[in-house]
Amino acid sequence: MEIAPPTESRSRVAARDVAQLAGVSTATVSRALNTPGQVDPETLERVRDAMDKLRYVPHGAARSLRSQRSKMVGAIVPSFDYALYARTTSALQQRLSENGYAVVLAEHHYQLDTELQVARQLIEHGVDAFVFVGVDHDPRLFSLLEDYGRPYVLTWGVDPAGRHPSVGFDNRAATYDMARHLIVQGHRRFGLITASVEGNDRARERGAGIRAALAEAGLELDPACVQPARITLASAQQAMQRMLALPQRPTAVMATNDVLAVGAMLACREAGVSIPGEISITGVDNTDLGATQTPGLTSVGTPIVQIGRAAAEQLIARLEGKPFTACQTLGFELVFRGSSGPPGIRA
Amino acid sequence: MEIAPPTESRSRVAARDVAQLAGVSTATVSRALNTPGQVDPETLERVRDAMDKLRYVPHGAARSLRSQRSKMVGAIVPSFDYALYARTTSALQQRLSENGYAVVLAEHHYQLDTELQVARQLIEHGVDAFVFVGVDHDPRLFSLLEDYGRPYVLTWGVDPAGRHPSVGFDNRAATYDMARHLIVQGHRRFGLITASVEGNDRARERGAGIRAALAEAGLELDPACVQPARITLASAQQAMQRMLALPQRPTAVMATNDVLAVGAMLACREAGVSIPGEISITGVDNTDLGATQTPGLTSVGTPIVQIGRAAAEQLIARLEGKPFTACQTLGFELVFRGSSGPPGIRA
DNA sequence: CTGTTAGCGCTTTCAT
DNA sequence: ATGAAAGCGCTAACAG
Repeated sequence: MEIAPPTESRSRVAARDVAQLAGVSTATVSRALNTPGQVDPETLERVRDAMDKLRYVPHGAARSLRSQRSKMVGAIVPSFDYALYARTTSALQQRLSENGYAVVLAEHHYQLDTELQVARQLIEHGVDAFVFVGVDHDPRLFSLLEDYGRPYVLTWGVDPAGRHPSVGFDNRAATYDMARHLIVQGHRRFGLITASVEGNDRARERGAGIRAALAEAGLELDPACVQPARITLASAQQAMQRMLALPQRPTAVMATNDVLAVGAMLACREAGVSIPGEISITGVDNTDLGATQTPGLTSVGTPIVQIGRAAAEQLIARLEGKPFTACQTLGFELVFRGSSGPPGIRA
Repeated sequence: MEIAPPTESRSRVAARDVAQLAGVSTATVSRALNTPGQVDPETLERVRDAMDKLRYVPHGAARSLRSQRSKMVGAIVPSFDYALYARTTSALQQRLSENGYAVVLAEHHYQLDTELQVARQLIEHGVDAFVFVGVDHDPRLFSLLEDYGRPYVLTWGVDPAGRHPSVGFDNRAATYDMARHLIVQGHRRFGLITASVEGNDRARERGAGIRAALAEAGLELDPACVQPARITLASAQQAMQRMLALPQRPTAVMATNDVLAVGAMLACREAGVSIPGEISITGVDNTDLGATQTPGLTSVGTPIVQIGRAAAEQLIARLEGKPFTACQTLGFELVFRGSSGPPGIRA
């Protein structure tokens, strides 16, 4: 008769089994895992051997229940279809994973009420903390987080009042700077292709930046030259088609992100409108999608990866009770390519 | 003196509190949540009122511990930088979320041993089931899943032996068909830009499809015309530069995915090589990145979203003990655009 | 239809 | 440095 191998037992191997094999109590097994410094080196080795032999994997739910922390962080993003948030989440995930945290992912598809509901689901699933995109949220979201004592970081923007921890950049300044540049180049008539601003502070701020720069130069954005679009190439393409049908076309069209800008480029290409000869086009985010167009898309490079990393670091620090900077403002940079230039060089 | 509002209690509201307020036992609270049909309608309403009033959110860890299911599914993908997996995961997440499941996300960056380690982490975090990308995995991964009784689905490929549940399409056939098409168009000298095939069955199968079609036509792939690249534009661009430096350039360059193909286009653009005049280029996945290039990239449209949906549906069915189809083979389609054409039309 | 009771696997005092 | 024992919040058996 052999000693029963772990494979024959029908139930999961638990700390009890490890303890038995190592000839210690479950308390010691727990300590070996969580505070190995408090365990005699020899004992520790015995326990570790037993763990390996039994291929012990601790039971997270039991640990969470007892210790009140799950080592899971919820990331709620608008959508993964736009590559941006996927890349930020990737950076976030990497940093968190290195520290033993898992990322629970959810999307809200630009519906703030869905976001609230989804956050509730994730609390139920036990996440310790949250990462959200943007500063616009349902007030009930913040009460929920408060009630359940869940730390969170807002990303991709900076909370103007500084009431919420945030990691992002100044979306308004980004487009302001770009618009300034175009104005200096001589553009006077502007168009804007924008994502719906409802619950989307990034789009709102980016639009505001453009308007601010124009106002400063004594210019205005003709309402007919402001075309809303969903964040898809097709929708932006249609928006641009409407703009091209205008009696007086703008000479510069700014989009609130690269997908919209590329959609606009498609419409121009199709209509035989030369870029930048007849119309300059700019985006935001400096994605590969824009950079590889012909001509390359002028855009604002945003700190896509840094946001994810910084958010992860802040949450880790907070969850471990270490000091942290609640509001971080990162930089951006204008990236000029062939899609923009001085107006009126009708090629 | 008022009755203490929920806000003043320092600890989380639990089923006990709801039970007390509704004048029932915690068992009834649990039933109201999980099997409302077994509860008297009047009682049910009282319980639900109490839940709303106290804004009760059940404690997932406690539930998992007791019921042995966490309603979490782990999704382990190679990387989120390539938009593909983000979109599949998005579809997966949506379907799972509708059914009360949360998605725990992880990346392995094309390292099979990292994948194993990460899977262990997720088991520890308590996920009920897994979604993996591809059919190549560390054998120990499968033992681990077996040991812990975790169902899983492989995606983006079909397990040739049918030993593992999978949802995908025939990667080899996809490039085989495309290569056939190019051969029929008159191409004889081919180039291949491929991702590392180590642990990447998609790349391997896609390469095999091309070789098979060539062999069938009595052609061969010159080793000098096979250029490996990491899945980034820059790396593919370099690979194409090497190919362009060859004494005898291929007339058709196939890439194992769209990112690599677009990188190749960049190199051609830079070198003043006309597409498709001097060289035809094709990709796989039919992404926006490829579709929006000038000329548009000829590619193979893969069932990106359907894979995610089908994987979610299979896992839900399995976890709920319903019947399911273990191996699903989805379709693909060739999408022809301006980047490919008959050889030798030196523009 | 509802309450009582036991216990999921772990961590954490409190002893020693 | 280690063990004994309690209990995190919930669900599942069993009674009634």
